[in-house]
Amino acid sequence: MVKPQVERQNTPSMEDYLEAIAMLRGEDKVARVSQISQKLKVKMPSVTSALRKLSEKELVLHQKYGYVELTTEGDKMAKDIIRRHKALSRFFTEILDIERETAEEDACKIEHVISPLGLERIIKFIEFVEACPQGEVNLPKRYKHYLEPGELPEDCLGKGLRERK
Amino acid sequence: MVKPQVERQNTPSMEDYLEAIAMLRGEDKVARVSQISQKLKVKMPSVTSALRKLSEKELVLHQKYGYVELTTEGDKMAKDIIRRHKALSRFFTEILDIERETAEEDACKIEHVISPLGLERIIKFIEFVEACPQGEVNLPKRYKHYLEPGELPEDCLGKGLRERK
DNA sequence: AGCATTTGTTAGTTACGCCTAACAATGTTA
DNA sequence: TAACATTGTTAGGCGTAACTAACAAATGCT
Repeated sequence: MVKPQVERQNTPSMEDYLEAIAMLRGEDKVARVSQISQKLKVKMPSVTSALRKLSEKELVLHQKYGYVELTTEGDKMAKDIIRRHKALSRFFTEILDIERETAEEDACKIEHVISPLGLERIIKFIEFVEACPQGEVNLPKRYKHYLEPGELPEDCLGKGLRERK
Repeated sequence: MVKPQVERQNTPSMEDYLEAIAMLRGEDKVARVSQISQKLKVKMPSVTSALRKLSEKELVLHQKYGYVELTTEGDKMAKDIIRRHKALSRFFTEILDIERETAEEDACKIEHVISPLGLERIIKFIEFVEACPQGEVNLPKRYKHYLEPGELPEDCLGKGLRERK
């Protein structure tokens, strides 16, 4: 992998752990090693060692054989990761019309590497598209029409690509 | 990092090397270890060891102290990576209005992790937006207007988000 | 309470991908 | 062509992050 020019404070892996813990704390009540292991499809020893690192960074609280809590700092980070994830996932499903599962997978990977600006612009873009349908039929629907029957909408004033049937 | 459910044939790092070699072969005439090293901001020994791996996989031809060639297979892969890169880079610059450098960085990272479907949909989306301006002012310009003065275009029929000044 | 199952930990291994230091080949030029 | 600079390689090390095997604690059941 190419060396990041600005050292990331947390690796994608660590972010996945934080995210998983936060999500479990939402769904169930407590996060346990076994749960995290299942959610991330990783064996338990991997979780134990990740938790040790996150503890050292004061992002989680975890004592042996106990359950896992996020510190204030860890929770803040987790919330941000989830925010990124949700934005990307919405973009893929709502704008690009990709089915949930693939959208989730892509979001899961991209959330760790996209720049803050890239993310903000995607959020703004969703906002914009939803706020501004531009005609009776909104952009996602029009785009879907382009994907599906493969035709441009009639009220489309564009030149170029007209010949593509 | 989360274990990929389907084992990727090449790692992001290997893809970066293939991409760099193909790009050098375009720009200059021959790809040398030093050039690859510079382009990827990695020391030369890292390049040597990467080339060994790529040679084993029959993706590059490289004999000691010689320059580097792509095999037919390697070239095919490289071309696909570059295709992904270009699509993403266009999306970030032309649709999301992100400056070249950040767009390139994001493209560089995302190209390795996005799903084939995600990529195709982004390509289609660019196509669609360019083919279908929807009004005198095309979508990117309208979006930019939303970003810049922070206002929705006048001809926007949307509800919601109206109150955001 | 006692034993079994589940859950979690430690220890040790592997692979990747970068690094530095040292050495070797190549190329340049006096 | 001999000396020097550049380029490339090997060897060895480090951090991350996964894994298995073996052991230990906690839980659950009778």
